[in-house]
Amino acid sequence: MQDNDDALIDLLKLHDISPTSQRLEIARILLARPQHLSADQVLASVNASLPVVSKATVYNTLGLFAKKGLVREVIVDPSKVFYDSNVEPHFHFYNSDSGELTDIPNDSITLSQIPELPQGCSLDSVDVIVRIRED
Amino acid sequence: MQDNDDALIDLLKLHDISPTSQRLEIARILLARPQHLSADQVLASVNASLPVVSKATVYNTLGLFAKKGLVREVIVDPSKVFYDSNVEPHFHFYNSDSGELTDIPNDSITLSQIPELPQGCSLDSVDVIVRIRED
DNA sequence: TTGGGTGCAAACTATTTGCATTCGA
DNA sequence: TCGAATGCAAATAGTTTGCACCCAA
Repeated sequence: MQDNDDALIDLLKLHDISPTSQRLEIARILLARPQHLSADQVLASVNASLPVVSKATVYNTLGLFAKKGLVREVIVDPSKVFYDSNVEPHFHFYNSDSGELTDIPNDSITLSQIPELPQGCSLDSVDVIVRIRED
Repeated sequence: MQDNDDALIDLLKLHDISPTSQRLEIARILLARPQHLSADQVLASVNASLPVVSKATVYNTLGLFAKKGLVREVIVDPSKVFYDSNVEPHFHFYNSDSGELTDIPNDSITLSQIPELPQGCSLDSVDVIVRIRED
């Protein structure tokens, strides 16, 4: 576990984030594996056994992680933001019935010909969301 | 103007929406031309000269229009939903600095190879959002 | 008349913010 | 010690909801 924490601490530092214990807790949950969690879910997971991080800190920390490029915000539902621990370029399925967000295999979709951007603008990111629903 | 109203009324009926005066007002604003408006903006436009539609009715009506396929919801910003009067398939630029949502010319971007959907699911829509920011 | 549509205000919920306290280098 | 980080609660804002009223078929 200590090894894992050391790796996480290095990762945070690498992203210019000072590794406090709350941030480590959140990173431990969210970065454990590729996944999509809402702030609510992170809050619940982190405090599952005993309360260690407040709601405000979860929101602030997730916002910080996103700004620093450690995670990626995925906006598919007006009612909540998802945080994706996979920052590699990839696209998503969103099942609006179940609220489930899943990755689209990278080789099964292709976006070609990124269009010319409007004057005075630079590219931030390209989001592709394939919305699906239960039959 | 009457001609235009008649056309709008027919359009509403065609979408299985009973054409009340408030719905007509909202349709007149939103469907005037291809555009992207938030509920707030619609509310402000509709009541620009004198108050004719309540906030709740604007939200309910936009939701109804979207459900009936008369307009399309565009979810790009966690803080508000945009309603697009153009329901033809097309993609968007979103300038997160200015909050401006614009169309991507249809011929300047290509999405190929729609991926296989998960079991028991059907396609709803494909959203492509190219996020940009001011230099 | 009668049920859908509307208006109003209150409720709701995700998120943000102000500020006092606490922690760690 | 001293500034950064945190916690708490209140504030915010978009959206939804409950309910009484009203209108058109």
